[in-house]
Amino acid sequence: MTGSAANENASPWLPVEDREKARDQKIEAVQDMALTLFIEQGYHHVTMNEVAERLNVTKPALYNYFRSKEDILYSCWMSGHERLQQRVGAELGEGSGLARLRRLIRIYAETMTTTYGKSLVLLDDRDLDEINRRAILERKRNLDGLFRKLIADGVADGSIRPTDPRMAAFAIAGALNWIGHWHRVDGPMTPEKIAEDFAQRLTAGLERDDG
Amino acid sequence: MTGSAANENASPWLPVEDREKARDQKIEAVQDMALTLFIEQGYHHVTMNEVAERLNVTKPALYNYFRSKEDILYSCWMSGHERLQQRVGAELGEGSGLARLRRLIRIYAETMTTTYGKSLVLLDDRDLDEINRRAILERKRNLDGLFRKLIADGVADGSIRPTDPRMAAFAIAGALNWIGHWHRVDGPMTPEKIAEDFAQRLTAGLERDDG
Amino acid sequence: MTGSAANENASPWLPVEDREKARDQKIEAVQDMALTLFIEQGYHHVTMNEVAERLNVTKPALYNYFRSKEDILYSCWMSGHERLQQRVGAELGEGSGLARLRRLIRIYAETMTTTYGKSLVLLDDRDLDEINRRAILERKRNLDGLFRKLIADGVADGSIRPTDPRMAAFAIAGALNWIGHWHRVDGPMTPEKIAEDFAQRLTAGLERDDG
Amino acid sequence: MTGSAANENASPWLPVEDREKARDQKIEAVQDMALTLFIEQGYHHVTMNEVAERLNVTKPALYNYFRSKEDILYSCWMSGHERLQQRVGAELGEGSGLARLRRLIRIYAETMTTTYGKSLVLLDDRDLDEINRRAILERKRNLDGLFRKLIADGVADGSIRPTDPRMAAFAIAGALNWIGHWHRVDGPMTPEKIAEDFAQRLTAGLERDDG
DNA sequence: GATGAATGAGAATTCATTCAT
DNA sequence: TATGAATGAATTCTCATTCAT
Repeated sequence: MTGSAANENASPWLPVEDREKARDQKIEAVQDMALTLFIEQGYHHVTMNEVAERLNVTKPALYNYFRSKEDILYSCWMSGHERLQQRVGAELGEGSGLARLRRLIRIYAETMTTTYGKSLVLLDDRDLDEINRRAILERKRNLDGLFRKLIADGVADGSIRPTDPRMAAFAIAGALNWIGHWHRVDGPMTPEKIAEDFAQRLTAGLERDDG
Repeated sequence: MTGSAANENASPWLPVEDREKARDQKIEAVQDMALTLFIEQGYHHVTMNEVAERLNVTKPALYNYFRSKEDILYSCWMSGHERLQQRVGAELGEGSGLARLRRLIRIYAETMTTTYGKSLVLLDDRDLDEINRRAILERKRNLDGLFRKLIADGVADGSIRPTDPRMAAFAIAGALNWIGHWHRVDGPMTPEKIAEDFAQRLTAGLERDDG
Repeated sequence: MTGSAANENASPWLPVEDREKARDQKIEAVQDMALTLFIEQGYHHVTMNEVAERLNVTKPALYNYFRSKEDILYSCWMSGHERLQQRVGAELGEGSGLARLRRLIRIYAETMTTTYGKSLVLLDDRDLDEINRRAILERKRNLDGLFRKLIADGVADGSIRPTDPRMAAFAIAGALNWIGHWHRVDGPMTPEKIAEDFAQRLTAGLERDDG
Repeated sequence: MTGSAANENASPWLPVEDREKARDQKIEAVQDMALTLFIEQGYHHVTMNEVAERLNVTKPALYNYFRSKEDILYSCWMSGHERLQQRVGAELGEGSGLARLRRLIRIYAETMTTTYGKSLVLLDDRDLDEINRRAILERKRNLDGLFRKLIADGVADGSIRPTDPRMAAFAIAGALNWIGHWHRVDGPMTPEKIAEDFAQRLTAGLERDDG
């Protein structure tokens, strides 16, 4: 469920294999491999050569699918964002501000345990050119805005005790983003457990006393 | 109060100045400038040349004070950690687990608004060689351990409601570390205000209901 | 008048067209397109990809008609030379050295206003391998020899005043070759006008005073 | 007399030599060597590596003196132009249009026998970026304008028979530029002889009949 | 201590060319 | 004949680092 997309080491180029795999699959394979490496080692320590070798291809082959290394980076971040947005769009649902905030936290936390989710925090937008960077910063702002809005909504509808939405959003987003740093696939808790724990934990202080 | 260390543009080499400034001051100047740039642009986008130029020196001069670029990076992180540790040692004080946790949060939050504090989160230990990296990872573990301990203490002494110290520590540390990403010197809140807000906010859900 | 060969943008591969076009026509189409691009942008700035794209084909298709990029280059030059030679053979005619020189100039000048004519000066033989290069250099020498011979003939038959044929040939050929650099299809003079002007101009100083 | 600047194979880096040579000399050495190679082999066949090796240095050393390969190219062309302009400025002098035209031809012809002079015709402005290219095209236009002006002046003052200055300038400049292609240092004529020959030859047809 | 000069080791990117289909 | 995919071989340029002075 939590898409371990990037983890298959199965390369579409494995020796004499079926070459009929769609172009899209190759694009995805490149992206997955690159992302995995970016997250493991950091963008600047990953060479195009390494990405290629791990896929049993040579470097120039990658340029059939992406214009540049930076292009891959951008693509990775955007894919991560898209996956998050999709779930948010589908699952945020209705209800009080608090209820929706909890759902957002759950979705966000779960996403943060996937490779693509981690890309949202572990990739550095300063490695992109101005245009791509701006696109990403805007999406980051929107995400932040969503947290603030749900909090403000909650305060308005009485499900959340009065608080500064900006600071509350910072605190929650920080805790969530941090998951990308400490989460390990072989850790003791499933993504769902983590999500459930954080949904409670990060809203415990926000509930009305008389809730 | 906490060092705005990295911000002085005063270079010890400024034109005709007294060249007698102590070696230590120069070391610090290099470190400050490098750190400021690392944080602004990211380690890999900062060249030794740029660090030097900003100090009105030439590149090789830097090698009188640091063995390598990586050495500067390590040094920056360590200085940040030392400053934090110093305050923790001096100010954590006595009291219930909850009380001490709140103090730690305050110290940590304030520190996160300084350039050196940010270095703890914004510098990437993967840019270091194994030895230095391990040294840092250990300190990071210790820091995490401290959070967990205070929480566990609080649970034990009844000041904190029963909770998983590991997850609680992750949530709190995440929220705190995130400050390094969003805080701007010219933002609307002083470091003290942020610290006070977070000390309350991050422990609000931990207090005993009947606290 | 002489082929505006390279200008048709009509590709033999245009969408659903009759694919029965003779192989020779395709060869010519490739050559024309390549030459046009070589002259516009310079050999090294033209990629096989670009040539192919402009013809609505893919790169490897070109290799059905030419062994290599260099092969196209060679072919272009040779075609240009052939066209020139053909006219020279057909139109140089008989008469005094001066009369024949004037005819050569006219032919050469007109040719220089065509894409293929320009190839004689604007393509660089150093981009060819030794074998092809030698073939071209020989033809260039022959061309030069022809100029010198007509001049020497003219001197011998009294139609041209005594002069150094080598230098005279250099001066005339230089002026003519330069046409390839400055001529634009949409310029103010027709090829014929240019040819007529140069035929007079370049021989004005060669006529006997008492001619 | 005319600078054989680029021909010295004396490298300022020759083994253990005097390292005191001025930076300017090194810049010039790089430029000279690069230009020599550009002219011998064509810009695209010359690698930075080759330039460096011939100077007993390594590639990156060149980047201390020029920002890029293109920068060297631009610099070469400009130096050639400057040398020409200097002589033109100093030696064109006064007199009838015809007299001045002859002097220009002499200067131009002599220049064309030097490595730097050849750079004016043998380097391709399309290898430059738009900005540098424009700078060069403007200078080329000015040069052309000078030829036309002197011819027009001559027509006006009666020293030159009525003729189209544009075409006359093309013919003369073409003959002169061609020198850059055929001239060899070990050829049978000295630069001065060539210049004298061309000064007469290229204006022979321009004199008034009754001159 | 400081510098000018140079270098070794990459790293991304390009492109003509080939090959299986 | 045409193509999609891949590759080998450059080539430019960068940068941390060193060294003679």
